[in-house]
Amino acid sequence: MSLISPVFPRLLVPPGKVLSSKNDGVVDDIRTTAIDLLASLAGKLLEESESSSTSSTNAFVEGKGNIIKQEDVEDDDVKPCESELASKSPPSDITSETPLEQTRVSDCERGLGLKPCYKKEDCDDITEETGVDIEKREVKTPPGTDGVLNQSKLVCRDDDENYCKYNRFSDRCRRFNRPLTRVGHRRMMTKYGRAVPRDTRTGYYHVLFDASFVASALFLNSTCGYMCLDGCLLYRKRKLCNGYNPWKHETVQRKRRLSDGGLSSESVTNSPQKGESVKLSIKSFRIPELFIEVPDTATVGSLKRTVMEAVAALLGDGIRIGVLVQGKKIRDDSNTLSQTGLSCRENLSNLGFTLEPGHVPLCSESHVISTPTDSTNLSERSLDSRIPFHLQDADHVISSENCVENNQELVPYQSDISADEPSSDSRALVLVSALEPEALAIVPLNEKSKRTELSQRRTRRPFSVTEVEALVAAVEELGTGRWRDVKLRSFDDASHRTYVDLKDKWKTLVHTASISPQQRRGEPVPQELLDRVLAAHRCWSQHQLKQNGKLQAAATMVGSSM
DNA sequence: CTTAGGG
DNA sequence: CCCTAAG
Repeated sequence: MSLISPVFPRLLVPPGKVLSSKNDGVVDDIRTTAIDLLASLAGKLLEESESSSTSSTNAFVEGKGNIIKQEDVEDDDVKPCESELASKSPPSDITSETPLEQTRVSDCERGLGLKPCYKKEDCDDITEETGVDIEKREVKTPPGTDGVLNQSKLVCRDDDENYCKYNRFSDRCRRFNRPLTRVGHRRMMTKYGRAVPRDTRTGYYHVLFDASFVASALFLNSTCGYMCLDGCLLYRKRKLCNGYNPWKHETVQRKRRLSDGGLSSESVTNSPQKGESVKLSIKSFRIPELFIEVPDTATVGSLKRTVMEAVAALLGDGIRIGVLVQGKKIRDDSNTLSQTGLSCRENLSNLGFTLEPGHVPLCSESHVISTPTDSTNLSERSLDSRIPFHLQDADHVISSENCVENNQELVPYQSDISADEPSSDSRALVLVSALEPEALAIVPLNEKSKRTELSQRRTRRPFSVTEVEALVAAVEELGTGRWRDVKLRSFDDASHRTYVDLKDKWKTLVHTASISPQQRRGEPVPQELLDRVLAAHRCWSQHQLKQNGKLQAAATMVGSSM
């Protein structure tokens, strides 16, 4: 048995010793063996990285201080209803156009059946808005989903590439500085906008840590289980807890995806005892992604250390092995394999394994991960880390890939896992259903990550119904020309949705709503929503016309009077 | 940086 | 989603 990875030293264990083939001992053996190896590895890594892992500064704290200091009053987003409150010290930048705004608001909101709100809410803790809120349309979260809609704000902890660069920051600030208003937040964004680009393609050193740990290769049957563990979460949470300072490294420049290295395996034949021996091979462990931040001035050596720390943090928290049969997790360790239905080849093809966080990070910070999902999307489940227990279920499932024929080399799946389809997007703590074997089928060898070289196009992420709902609600209120505001209002926490994305989505929504249902593709959007889309679209475009007309009229007036 | 619009 | 022009 060997452990090989591009990053880690090769660990070899005499094949004969590794696993006994007692039916009821196989799983345990796999577990202990793997864990032992990984544990020793972790120990080594921790040891090696000890000296370099304590260098975090408190720049983050400093950053926070700045933010607080700068939290002076700043007029911010002007919402329709706000302009209706002209008497109440209207935001400066809207003052001059208040009449227009009023008209616009009234028209459109009437058209949309939205009532302006005249009362000032105590928004201290409820919303980070500017304190005046129009009555918000209740946004319902589909039953059974974990999508969180906070007011009309979509709280999206959907893990994504931006999480580390943006959400983490805002998370902390928000949690610890509750009173921070959106103003402060905006400041933060502004302040750090450059240092921490929101665009996924230019943000962080994004190390796709495809280190393929070849954990073991046993038995003849060649049933391959891919083990995936979300290292990212552990890493992040840990760092968060430890006061890791993401802002220490400010000049993050480029995202790098390091693809996995080699992969190999060795076969081990076991002497059967009574019953039939179970033979399977676990091809690799995969850590989907680790997010790492380093300044572009960092040395290669420090990059290495950073990666090391990340891995150490990941492994240092301990790992457990889960066993899946036909996609269902087998929790009862006492049953024999045959009792579990694993005795013949066919059965084994249904076997899979998972790497799971060994223990829950101490960090109690809530909602590090909560993914708004649609109830129909089985491939995603959100987890509420407030209930740490859930972490155990947050394992990355892997597919029980059946490499059917003996020791056949793993099929290089179109495994650009992070490539195109959402189902193949390996995200932190997003559980990929084992029913979708190819979902996380990892790429062994040859499959050089295409994305490494080709364009770094972002992975496609279809909007969920929940998101569409939030978008529609926001546009109803804000109109179709204020995407930045829409973003801030309803997708502030969904860092992977840029305002351009929202604008584009709206564009397609309008189109979708305009075509016949038969021509629509993808996850169906409730007709009710599409109706609202059209209504809002009409309303706001009409308003735009009016406004233009008025402006023109005003312009001619001015012109003629001169 | 934001918007708007074509690709 | 991407890219770009324009403000």
